[in-house]
Amino acid sequence: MSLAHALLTSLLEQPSSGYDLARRFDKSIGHFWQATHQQIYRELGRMEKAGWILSEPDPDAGRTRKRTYCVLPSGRQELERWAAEPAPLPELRDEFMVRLRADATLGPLGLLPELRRRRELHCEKLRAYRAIEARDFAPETAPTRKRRIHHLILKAGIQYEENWIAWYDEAVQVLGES
Amino acid sequence: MSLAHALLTSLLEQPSSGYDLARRFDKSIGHFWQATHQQIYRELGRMEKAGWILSEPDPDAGRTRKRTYCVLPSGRQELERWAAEPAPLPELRDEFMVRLRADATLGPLGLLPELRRRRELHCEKLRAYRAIEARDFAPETAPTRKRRIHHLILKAGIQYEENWIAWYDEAVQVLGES
DNA sequence: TCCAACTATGCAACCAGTTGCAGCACTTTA
DNA sequence: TAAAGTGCTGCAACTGGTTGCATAGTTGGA
Repeated sequence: MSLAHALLTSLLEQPSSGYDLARRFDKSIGHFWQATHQQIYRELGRMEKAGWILSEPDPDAGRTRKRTYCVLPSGRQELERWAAEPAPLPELRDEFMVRLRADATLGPLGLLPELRRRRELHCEKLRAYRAIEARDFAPETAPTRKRRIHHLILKAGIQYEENWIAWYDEAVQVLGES
Repeated sequence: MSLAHALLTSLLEQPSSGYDLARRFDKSIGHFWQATHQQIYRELGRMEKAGWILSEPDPDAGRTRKRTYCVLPSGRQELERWAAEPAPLPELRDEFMVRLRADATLGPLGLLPELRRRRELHCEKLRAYRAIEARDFAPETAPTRKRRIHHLILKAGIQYEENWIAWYDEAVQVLGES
């Protein structure tokens, strides 16, 4: 049930509507935890039923159905409880490795272009992360604890992408030789 | 539908029963694509219905229900078709980053021990990969194309773990300071 | 000889996440 | 002012993966 807790965290940072959450998720937390708007609405419903959050019609929303959610004390408590629990490592799960292995078994299937494409996709993500880093974590700004942690999280993404880029470079070589 | 294709690859390497596949999956391909025995049996059923594989009672099985599956030409074709398709990059999805962010928002929640635990888990995986590497890819053995690719896949795992270990080292520092 | 552990397969229920679609209000533009 | 676009919410159906349980033969030890 990480989605609920990701939403709690996001809502603590700033009360928002489901729609806004869906868009904010595309950045920040969303780099490590994705969700569609469907999932988010459904989960917000459950969380309100559980008494973790409270919603009211958005004051700026006119006659639209927009609702703003904010975290109740019991939601905060729940997040605290959950955050201290041990969590399993994420599983490494990559379709492309299956394809590579199929290529090893069946003989050359022409995966080189796909290899290059994937390398480029990682480069793009890296560029995006780097842009965020440059914008939000300039070296001259005073690093609070919160900022240091946010930066740390971002760096996980950066290193992850760099790591894959290096691996794809080697992969291009290996597949290119044969 | 990667599971089906992972199974096809595995069965091409060696015809086996569902049970054997489940165990072989814990090694090799399973480092990048996990599946429980339930999933495997269900999928084998579908694949046989689709005409990709054929099963017969295992000759060495006595009165047990053990069945051995092997890949039919149409299965091989399907694998070839599928392997050449472009695949999406795997999404980075890590609960723990959500917890870290909750810690940043709520204030210190004592995540340091968990950080160290996770680092150790990555070390263990790394050791396991390294052991496989030492056993299966000794530098003196002649590298065929197939072996080179298998080694490449393994190295993806190795680098991945090393990368996370380095990141957790930094994380311990950042969280330790405050 | 009986029990426990292991090999081997499978059903049923469940949960999280995905996809397709639809409804309604407001905004822009032709 | 009608049409198209976008903000915002939501239902329904589906898929892939997980969990718990059941069954049945085989093997090895007390």
